[in-house]
Amino acid sequence: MDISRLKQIEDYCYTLPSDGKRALVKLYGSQVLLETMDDKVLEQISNVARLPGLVGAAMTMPDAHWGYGFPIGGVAAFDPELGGIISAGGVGFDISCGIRCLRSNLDLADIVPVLPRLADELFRHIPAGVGEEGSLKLAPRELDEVMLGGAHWAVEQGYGEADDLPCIEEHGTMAGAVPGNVSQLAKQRQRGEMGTLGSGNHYLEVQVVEKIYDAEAARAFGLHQGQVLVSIHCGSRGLGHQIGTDYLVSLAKAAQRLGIALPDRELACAPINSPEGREYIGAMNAAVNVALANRQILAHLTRQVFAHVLPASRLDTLYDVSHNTCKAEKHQVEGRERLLYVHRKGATRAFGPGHPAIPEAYRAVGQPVIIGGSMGTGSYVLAGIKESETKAWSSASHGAGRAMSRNAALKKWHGRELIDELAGRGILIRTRSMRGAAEEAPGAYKDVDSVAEVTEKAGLARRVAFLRPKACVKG
DNA sequence: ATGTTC
Repeated sequence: MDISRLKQIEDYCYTLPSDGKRALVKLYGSQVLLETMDDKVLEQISNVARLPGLVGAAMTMPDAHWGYGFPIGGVAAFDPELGGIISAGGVGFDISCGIRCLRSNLDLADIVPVLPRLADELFRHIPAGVGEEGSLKLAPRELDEVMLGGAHWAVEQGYGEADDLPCIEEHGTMAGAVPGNVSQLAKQRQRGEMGTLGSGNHYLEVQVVEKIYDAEAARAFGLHQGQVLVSIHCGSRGLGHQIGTDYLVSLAKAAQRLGIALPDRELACAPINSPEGREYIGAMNAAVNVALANRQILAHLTRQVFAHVLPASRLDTLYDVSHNTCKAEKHQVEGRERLLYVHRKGATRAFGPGHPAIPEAYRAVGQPVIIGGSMGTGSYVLAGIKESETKAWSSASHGAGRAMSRNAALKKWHGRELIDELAGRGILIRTRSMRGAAEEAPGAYKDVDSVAEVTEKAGLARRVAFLRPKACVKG
């Protein structure tokens, strides 16, 4: 990106001032991250700033990259009372894609002797890959229950523990889901896909806490150096994708009917207070619950594998965060509390200390924020901070963020060589897809260390721990 | 992300 058009307003924040046709655009990042960022990010977030009812600035996080309509790493809040809109492209096709992080009672030395077997067993028992189905086959009525109950439904069915629920965003169940707004095709696609990882950048990773940045927050999160963690990155699979596809059409028609000028047809949207907008929100919330249930089932499968390979192990939920959502939240705007619909696409909610939505055990230090790194590099646990509320509606980065397209990565790397090289560095990858491995080459992503550092320096969240991968199941 | 090209 050519940053000469931008004006630096803070150490790690640049703006494209309004031209009268759109609201303010704010890009959080370092000079290096922004210079290497795709031009499309600026174009896309400028388009978002032209949508009706936007409050404050349209923003991008330090890990932003080109997405469908909205950039991935985009944050934008809309006020329904000002004609504010909801956009399927602002949520993302993988609705409620997110990360479940489990902390164990094991240290690195406990897993080293069994690591290859652990990786093999996880690969065998965690369904992963395109179209891969799990052992569950749900009848339509059962799927309706999943869409209403989320992780609660999964716990009731015997997947995982009730203790997991307080440490899941929305305590495991998203309110406002309307299964009737979800098409038969979306439901049909999901029937066999509960408890599956999916493909692309989704993964299940065994990690070790390598560095602690903030001792107090680490203590509150139950983290210590050398500790083994498991992170599960996945979303709402075929159902979420089909809802995105279905509502793109319906929202585009609504925009046309209501005369909303779309700077890009990929920004199809409708007012929050319109029949189409409301209908999408009901369907989206149903997909959020499917994702929460999916990660709950996968956590259960992970525990079963650990219990088999390492019988003395225990895995507790540290936190479960979504990074593809639009949520109705109360925020202070010019001294007045307003209900805003905050789109976070490839961005994590990051409430600061004291927020009532944070689990009690963590409330004093802030919401756990998880930045999932690329295959083989590393991930970060951060904590939400007060400052982020005024800067970015309490949002932070979600991952390393792609630096290169999948096609470009395919030309540059070979899956087999990459996996062998990682194995040489003590990181075991298990996947059915060599093509997928090449697309996910660590070199195709931004430097996750800079993303985490800049996220902290920009005042979006503060670093708590760095996690080094040891074994990874890829879709 | 995705029954990997509407």
